[in-house]
Amino acid sequence: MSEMSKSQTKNKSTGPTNAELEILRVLWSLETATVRQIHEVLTDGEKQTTFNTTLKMLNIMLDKGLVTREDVRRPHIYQAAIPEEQMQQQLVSDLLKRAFGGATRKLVAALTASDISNEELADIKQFLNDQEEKNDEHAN
Amino acid sequence: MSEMSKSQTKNKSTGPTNAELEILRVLWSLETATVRQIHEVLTDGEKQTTFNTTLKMLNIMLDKGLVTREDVRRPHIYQAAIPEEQMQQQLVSDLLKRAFGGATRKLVAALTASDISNEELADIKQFLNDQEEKNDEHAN
DNA sequence: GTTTAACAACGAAAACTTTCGGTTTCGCGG
DNA sequence: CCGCGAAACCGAAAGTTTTCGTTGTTAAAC
Repeated sequence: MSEMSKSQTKNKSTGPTNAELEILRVLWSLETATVRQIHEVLTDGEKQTTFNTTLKMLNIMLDKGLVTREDVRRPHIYQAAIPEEQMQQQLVSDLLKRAFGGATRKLVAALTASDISNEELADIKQFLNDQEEKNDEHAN
Repeated sequence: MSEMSKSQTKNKSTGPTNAELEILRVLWSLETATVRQIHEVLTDGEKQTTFNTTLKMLNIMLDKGLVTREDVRRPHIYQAAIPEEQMQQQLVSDLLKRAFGGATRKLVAALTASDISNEELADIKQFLNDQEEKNDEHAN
């Protein structure tokens, strides 16, 4: 924690890229997977890439520390290196800064501006109530 | 007139890039600005780019339809083509899809996971209440 | 032990984003 | 008019991200 402090502001979206995030989502859902499995899930949708492309992505992500793998035997078994929630927090925090100047309320406004069901709203409010209680507990 | 170049036709979820969003934010705050003005705001911060770079970005954004400009006289005057709120909704919606699989509650969870004051929480809940009322009014 | 098919590593091309240098055009003061 | 500095355009380099072809490697089948 010494020299990077100054030019660290350049660290904007050095998070996962688009393709990387897609793969992470598969890994989060499968817990653990081979390249073949990941590739099959990806190409179930609209993705039209070769196995090698997926493999290369996993290599890159391993380099970046986004995934870990078990390579004692073949097919190597991959795993997300970062929990889903943590990455999501990072992504939201990033967007909050980049597009909203940190104004949380504006983000919520944008989130609820589109059509959102009352069911979802109630769900969210329930969640916020729980959150508030937690805050109160810690405050005491 | 709007000769949509083929570059953008295949749009997946390719919103504004990072540099583009930075410029849009300046434009939203200034309403209207010359390249010089935009560039000055940008380089007030940590950005270290030349005037020409900013100019080029504006050209690109004009091509993409992200900005409009008045070029009857010489310093051309630029304006964001899309309102701030609309773009923010698009960005949030995009993140919601890409990182959360559409689970709004999860996004709110991520948003409130970091330390957030009860004040902010209350603010957000107030927002949600208003939204709910609107939904009820427009209920079909 | 040899063959075979899947797996992995590697490099490099393609696509996209950001940056900047060289040059032309414009508006204006002299 | 003339020249000068600011503004604009162009093309291409530099930097990322994504894709894929080629080549080696391994496990397992024969």
